[in-house]
This record gives sequence, structure tokens and C-alpha cells, in this order.
Amino acid sequence: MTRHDSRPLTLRDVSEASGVSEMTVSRVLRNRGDVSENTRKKVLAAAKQLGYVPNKIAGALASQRVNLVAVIIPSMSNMVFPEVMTGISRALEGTDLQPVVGITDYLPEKEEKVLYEMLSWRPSGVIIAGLEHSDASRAMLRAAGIPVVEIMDVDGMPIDTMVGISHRVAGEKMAQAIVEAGYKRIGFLGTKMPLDHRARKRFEGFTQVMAKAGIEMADQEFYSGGSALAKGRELTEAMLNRTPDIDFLYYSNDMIGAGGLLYLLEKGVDVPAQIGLAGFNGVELLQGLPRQLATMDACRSEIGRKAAEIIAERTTNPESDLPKKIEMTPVISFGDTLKR
Amino acid sequence: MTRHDSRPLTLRDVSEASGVSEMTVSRVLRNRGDVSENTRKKVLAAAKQLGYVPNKIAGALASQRVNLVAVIIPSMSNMVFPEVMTGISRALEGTDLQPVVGITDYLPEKEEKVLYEMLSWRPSGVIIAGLEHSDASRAMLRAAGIPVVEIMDVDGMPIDTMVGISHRVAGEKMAQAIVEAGYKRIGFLGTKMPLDHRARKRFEGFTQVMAKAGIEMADQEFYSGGSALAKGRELTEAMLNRTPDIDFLYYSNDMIGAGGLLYLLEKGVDVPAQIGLAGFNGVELLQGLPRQLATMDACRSEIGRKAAEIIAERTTNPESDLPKKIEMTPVISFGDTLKR
DNA sequence: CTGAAAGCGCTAACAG
DNA sequence: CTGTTAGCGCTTTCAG
Repeated sequence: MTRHDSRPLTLRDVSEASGVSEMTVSRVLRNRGDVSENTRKKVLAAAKQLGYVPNKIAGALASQRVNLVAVIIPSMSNMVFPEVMTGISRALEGTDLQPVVGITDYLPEKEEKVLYEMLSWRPSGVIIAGLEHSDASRAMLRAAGIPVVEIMDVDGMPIDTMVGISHRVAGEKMAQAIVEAGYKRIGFLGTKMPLDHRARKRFEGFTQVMAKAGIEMADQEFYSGGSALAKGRELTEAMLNRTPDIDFLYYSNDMIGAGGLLYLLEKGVDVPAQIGLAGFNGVELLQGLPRQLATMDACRSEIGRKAAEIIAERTTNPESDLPKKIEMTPVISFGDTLKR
Repeated sequence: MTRHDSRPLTLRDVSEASGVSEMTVSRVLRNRGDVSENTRKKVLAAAKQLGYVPNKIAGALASQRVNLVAVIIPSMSNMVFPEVMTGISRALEGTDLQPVVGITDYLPEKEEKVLYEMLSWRPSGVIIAGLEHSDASRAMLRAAGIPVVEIMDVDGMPIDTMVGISHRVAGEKMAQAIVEAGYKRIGFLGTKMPLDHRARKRFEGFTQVMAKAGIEMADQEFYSGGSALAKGRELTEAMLNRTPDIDFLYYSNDMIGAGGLLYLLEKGVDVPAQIGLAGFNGVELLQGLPRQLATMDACRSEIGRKAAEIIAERTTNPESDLPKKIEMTPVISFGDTLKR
């Protein structure tokens, strides 16, 4: 017997079909409380037979519990955030929490909008990229009364908890390695992104160490949009034409670094003797390149995992007092493009 | 005056703070119905002052309307689905609908689970990759009583509507071009993915045309996991060692194709005279390569856009009768790796 | 233009 | 182990 109206099924339908009270049906479907094996089977059979899918909207309203974790990140198109997501998903797999993603495109206003939208679903927690947010966003986050983990960056004050690396230190370390390798004429290539605070912090740490070593940036070049690999080529070519005595190129991400590397190899430049190169992120893609680009791992999946674990712990055990700051340590991999 | 309990704010709080009935507050916050400019201002001020964020759970339950579109895709880590997502987001921007993503990892059981999970939130529509689903999944989709758009593939029967390209035809077209270019000893390299039906359909179309031309596949090689670019190198090397007289390599995706291309160029192979190459997808990344890989655009963002438009149209106008099948036509770009 | 009453479909909290 | 009774916070509907 099939239903002929298309009204979605409710618990009541299952209750009637199985001859068991709504309450007990609910218990069976959620594996809560003791139910006799007999009625359990009856209910499950009826539910399956009808094709019943519970209504979480109603359940969430009644129980005041929503097993969703809002994850708010700037972008999905570079390699970095997908990997963070992987870490989050994996960490949440054992729990009954589910990640829901919102994208901000590095725009504070959009972040605010997305945040508002997500918070209106009353999630169990928020994982959000970065430490820089509009006042309104901070207020919402604080008022939400749920665990908030800010990720990727630890150079600043968290609203609640932060998990990440110090991009300032990352920039410093790379600068250190480059100085020690003896490079002198250094060019910087990166995205034209006033709102990418982490790239900015790396750049600041980098130039500061350089300055201490008495080295001033020889040249810089910025881009926006387009295929990063192609842009890497273009930027590199442009810079070498303008400043031919460059002996090191520091890229703000691995993708443009890879483009630069391919370009230089084609030109027959001796890497790293004539020109050294380094990127940032440690993306998997690099492994297919003819030469390994020097880079620095940003601990992406590690950060995702840890952030999710914190939300999970706080959700099950709100009293547990966890550290407000968890800092990972990025490590340089020298590859074949940075002398040691 | 600040509240000292951390109970989330409700409409009632705004109502009391503004001295306006809950109902009217609700009207103001949703821009529904006529409200005098005066009370509107009072309400808005109170809401903002308190930092009220509406509870969509309650709203959705009361109105029986959820402005969410479930998007179910196999993966986010290759370049293809992020671009579909971009198309969807853009198309939904004008509407009040919001995409929510679920990932299946190409696993039918996981697809079933994710689908169940999403449907329990009673979304306004579903966009799901592929035409192959478990019986249970099909049943759920049919029973949901909401618009369902299956995307990426049109070789099969849709549950409701399908938007995509024919992967069979895509394989055929590429085979045609390769045959016409005069290549004879052809190798296939792809993912070891019995569950990637679209790759399988391309392969079938490809071999069929080859067979008609009296050409049998000279060799094949499959991989799984790892960096696709690196895998492309390895597979290519392995195949050339085993079958040195190969004169064309057909890759099931651009990423491994790019790896193969880089490998061959390093080896000094004359591409495309000595060995021709082709991939599939038309990913942006290719533009940064030293040579343009022949490929075929899969119309990814176009498909996402169209699918979202259909959901939007059906949501606002349930009566509108739209075609059940929308087929896009993929076009070969010959690049520099396929003779013409 | 504004308000009061009655649920939406489920679950918490009690009773048995 | 099972059922009953009240809501969860909003919106629909119907009166003013």
C-alpha cells in the first residue's frame, strides 16, 4: 500500500504503522533508552517499509541540540582549506557531529553574513579561519555561547581558543634559512591580498629578519586571480627582466612557486646555485615536479583535526578546561631549490 | 544592561525590549507584511542592541520551509567539484537558497548515509553527482518530494532531472581525434576506480571507437591515491618501459596527464610527434605548464550553474515544467600535445 | 498596520 | 520497558 499524498512522513505515521507510541518509535530511531527487542524490530520494519526519514528540524528544536559544527573558511579553491577540512572530517567521524562549511572569499562583510547565517542554525561549535574579524562578527561569536576555535594563526588574541602556526615565525624561519644559505638579492612574489592576514604576517616576519641581516628586499611583485601556476611563470619572468641580478625568489604560496620553478628550469637557470626558490604550504602537488621546491608545511590537516577535537571535547564535556592557544611548529623542507 | 545568563536570545526578548509584539517583531525581521516605519525602527534597534540572531530551526519548523539545497558530490580534492560548487554558489546568490555540501568519497554506502543525513534537514532541493545510486538512495530521493538534479552525466535515466555531458561521447570524440591524427599504439592511464562511473563511460566510448578503427589498446595502467601529478610520472614511466613503442597516452584526468607531460619533456621525448598526450577536464592548472596538454572541457561550472537554476526555478514555481535532460557539449582543446 | 491563538514534528520529563 | 504531557521558538491564520 502506497501513500498518495506527498506530505512528508512523520513519526506519527511510523507509530500508526507499527502500533507503537510515537515516543517509543522515537526511542528506537535514536537508540535511546531501553526498548524491547520485539517492539524495536516492529518499529524498524515499519520505518524502513515507509521510507521514513526523521525531521531533524523538529528534533533539534525539541532537544535544543544541533549536531552541526560551522566551519568558516576563506576559500576552497587553493589546496590549503580542503586539507583542513579533511582533518576536521576525520576528527569528527567518531562523534555525532557534522561539519558544515561556509566560504568568505577573504571578505570581512561576507564573513559576517555567513557567520550570521550559520549561527542562526544554532550549531554546537564554530571553527573559523584567522583571528581578524569585524566587531560584529566577534560579538556574534561571543554571544553564541558555544565553543569557538580560530584556526591557522596564533599571532593575536583568540575570542575563545586558537589552533595554528605563527606565520610571523614561519616567515622568520624561512628568511633565516635563506640568509644562512648566503643569498643576498631577494625578490618576493605573492598575492595582492590586503585581507590575507596570514600572508602579510609571513611577509613581515620575513622582511624583519632580512633587515636584521642587513638585506633589503631587492624587488617584489603581486598578482590576483587566474591560474596560480601560470601566474607564477609570469611574475617570475617579469621580475627577472626587471631585476636580473636576483638570486632568490620567495613565493607566498607553493603554486606560484611551482610555476616559477618550471619557468626557470625551461630557461636553463641553475637552481638553486644561480637562483634559489622557496614557497609556502607544503602542498602534495609539489611531489610531481621535476625538482622539489623548498617550502614549509603549514600543518593544515593537523590544525583541522585538533580544532575539531576541541569542539568535540567541549561539546561532550563543557566543563573541561582546555588551553586557549595551541601552536604547531612548521618545518622547512629544503627540497632541491634552497642551498643549505 | 547586559544579560547574565547565557540562554540564547529569542524573539520574545526583542519583543520585550522594544515593546512590540513578537509577531510584529517577526514581521520586521523577515521584511514581511506592512509595518510602520516607526515600529520597524524600534524593533531593528532593539534586535541589534541585543545582538539577536534568529533561530532558523524554529522558523523552519513553523514555516515548513528550509532554504537549503543539498549538494552531494564524491570529493572536493580534485579540481572538478570545487568548480561545480562555484557555479552553484553563483547561481544561488540572487535567491535566498543556500548550498550545503556532503561528500561521498565515491562510496555508495557513504552516499546513502550523507543523503539520509541531509534529507533529514528537509532541504528545498538536492543536487547530486552521477546517475548511479543505491536502491535505498533512489527511494529516499523519490520520496523526498523535492526537486532532484543529478549532475555531470547524462548517460542513463534520471530520477527527476539530469544536467551534464555524455562521458561516453566524450571518450568517443577524443578517440576519434586521436585516430584521425594517425596514432596507432595507444596506452590508457587512469584511476583504479570501479566506482567512478563517468571515467568508466569515457573509457568505454574511447575503446569502442578505437575498436571500430581496428585499433586495440596497446597497454593500460591504473593507480589510486597519492599526488596525481607524481602518479602521472610513475605510470608513464612504467608504461613506456613495458611498452616502448607506444605513440599515444590517454589519461583519465588532466592532473596525471600533466605529470606525464612533465616526465616526457624531461626525457626529451618529442611531444606530440613521437608521443601524443591527452587528458580530461580542462583544469586551469594546465595553463601554467610548459606545453598545453590536449584535453576536453567537462563544462563543470556551467553544469553547477544550470543545476542550481533548475532547483531555484522549481522552488519558486513548482508547476513549471522543465526538461528532464540538459546535455552540454564538451569541446576538445588540442593544445600542443595532439597532432591534428 | 498590529496582535492572539494554534500549531510545525519532535523530545524531555515524568508517570506508570 | 512504555506511554502521556508539555513545550522548543518561530510562523500561519485569523481577528481586530
